[in-house]
Amino acid sequence: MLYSPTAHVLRLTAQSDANMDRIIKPYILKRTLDQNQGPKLSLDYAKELNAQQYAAVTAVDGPALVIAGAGSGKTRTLVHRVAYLIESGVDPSHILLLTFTRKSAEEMLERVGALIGSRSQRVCGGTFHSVANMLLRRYGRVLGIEPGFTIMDRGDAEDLIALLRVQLGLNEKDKRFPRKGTIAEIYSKCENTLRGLEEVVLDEFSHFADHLEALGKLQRAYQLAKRQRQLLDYDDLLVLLREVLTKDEQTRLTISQQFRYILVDEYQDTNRLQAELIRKLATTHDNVTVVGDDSQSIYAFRGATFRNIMEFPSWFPGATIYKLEENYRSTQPILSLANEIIQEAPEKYTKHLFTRKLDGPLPALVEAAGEHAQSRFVAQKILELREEGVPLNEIAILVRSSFHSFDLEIELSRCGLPFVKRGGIKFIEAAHVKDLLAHLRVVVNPQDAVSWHRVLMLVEGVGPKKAQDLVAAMVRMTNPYQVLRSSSGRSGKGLSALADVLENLTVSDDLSPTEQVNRVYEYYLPILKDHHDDYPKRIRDLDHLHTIAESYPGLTEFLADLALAPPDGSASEVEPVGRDDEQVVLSTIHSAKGLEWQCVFVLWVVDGKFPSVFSFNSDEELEEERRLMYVAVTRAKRHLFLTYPINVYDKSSGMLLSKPSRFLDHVSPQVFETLALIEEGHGHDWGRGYDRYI
DNA sequence: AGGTCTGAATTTTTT
DNA sequence: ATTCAGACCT
Repeated sequence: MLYSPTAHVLRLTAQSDANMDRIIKPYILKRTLDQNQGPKLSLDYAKELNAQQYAAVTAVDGPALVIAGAGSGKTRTLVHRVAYLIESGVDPSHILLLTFTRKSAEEMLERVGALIGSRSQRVCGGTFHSVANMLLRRYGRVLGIEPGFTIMDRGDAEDLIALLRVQLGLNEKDKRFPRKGTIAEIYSKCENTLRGLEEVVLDEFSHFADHLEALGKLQRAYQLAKRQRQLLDYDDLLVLLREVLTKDEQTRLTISQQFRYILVDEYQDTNRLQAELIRKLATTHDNVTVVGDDSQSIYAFRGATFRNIMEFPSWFPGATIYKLEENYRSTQPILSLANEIIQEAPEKYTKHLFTRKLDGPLPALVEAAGEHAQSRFVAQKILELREEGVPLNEIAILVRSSFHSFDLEIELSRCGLPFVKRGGIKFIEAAHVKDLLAHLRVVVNPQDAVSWHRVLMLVEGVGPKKAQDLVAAMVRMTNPYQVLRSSSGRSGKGLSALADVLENLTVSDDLSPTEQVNRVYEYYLPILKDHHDDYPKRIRDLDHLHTIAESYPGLTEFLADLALAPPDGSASEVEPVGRDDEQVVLSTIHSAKGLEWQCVFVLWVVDGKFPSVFSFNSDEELEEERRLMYVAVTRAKRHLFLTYPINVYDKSSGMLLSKPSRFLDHVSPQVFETLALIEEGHGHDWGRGYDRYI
């Protein structure tokens, strides 16, 4: 049927990397047209999938591009393809599944497991960063990278940059120098978009063009400091893996032979660097299946480009393109709006989503007199929906930026509506969590200057200068603890106490991570109480950390995992998930990617907020905002409310915002209905908030 | 000289 | 809420 009679290679096994010298002869079995004579399939793929999905799942070897519209069963297709490959005789350990988050990799593999059983466990799945981490620990030696290297998260990278900036004396200039966060952003952009510093600065940070020279100097210092200390930031994981694949022919072949089938999810959100990695990983076979939706590319700020998905066919000549256009999520009225919004985009793979769910309420565009009126509308409507039987966890409120929901959060609490917030401050980024982890890190990697600095600054009487001197001395010595003890002055006592704790952890390496967390915790607790008035809440976070540590055999694994896959949930809401775990979801649109709800509210659909004024200058950024709107709208299954407050003064631009998002300008009027909010009676007291609207 | 404290200025989205 | 510079204290 959909088979082409291309030869299909059955793998005669190659278990591990130890086999690289052994000669493995492929024996080619011709693929037959009759499925009955092929490998025994336990699943009836044709029945479980629609025709488009089936074609993509059973695609033969070679590059394939699957354009999967929103809600078209993208994950389902990917999961079935993995299952299909395994059932066709591909060794699971030869399959590499790259996803956007580690969580989605886990979920997918779990679903594969549900289809075909435990064989799925040997599939290698994860994010680009986690796979790079794994490969570098094994093959990094060819570049002088020890397997015990430390991964720096964004915060660590910023701290190191700040440190070097002071050392180079760059902060005493009269002109304003970019802050550490901005500098890290610039450097990251360079790596991820494969552009030089000058190009990036002139292009996107032209107001800092004066500092180009200084930024270059600092960048070189940063690179050097990382290499010397065995520190890798997120970008290094990818950059260095590429270097391994480029410089070491043998390793490239070994790895490419290891992963003979590569599947990539969310391809529209990959950057140039990642595209190159895939190109190199697949050098020996071109068995690459990428899945994505160019209309949902929303990570350009992080260096991603939807050009990757547009240009895939030229990177992998002969690629077959499959399109999934049947939407299983939303009703037709919602899809009609979504289709009209994206229709205006100048560049895209043309596709037209359709659904069999023809009936449903029209999406509503709601004008509110101000931010608070908007909040009251949402809260009131949610109460109504709950009355109608919509469970709270089927309701989501999406915003462009996380602070857009501040006012609403207050209103929801006031109405007694429970909610969870996704995509705020991460657990792992909380200062106290980082403090505790820093202690563990110096134990694993005594070269880790950034963590040392953090640890030392917590000791009473130690400031930037002393910390720096100590770190410099410790890196030279074989026994860092000796340095701490021999330090004189006011901080002497604190430093030797620190040395005692850390040395204990180092010497007795048979301790479990849990026990090690415990010891540091005891030492750190007084410091925590001293620094933060709200320490009881923070203690709960540390307990959480303690629990996480239980599932790890060693510190190295624990720390690496934590840097790459931060547990979600913000620091403070540790709450034992209310009586019934029904909670409204409050989320940024970015962290709502791939999710769906019965009912979705999109807040601040006002021109100037969404699209934000920052994007007005460039067409590219505006188009990104449009796609973001498309993503937001297509999260809804049945109910959709777009709300916009009017007469809002925007400080940053000095504009009065009063018009709905420009993305709705060309949408036909019959596609949505318009609601105007009217106060019950003549109530001026908005604070009360139980007035009626129509 | 170096550490600590205060006050002023700045905020999109995040693996 | 966080970062950074400058004043003030040891």
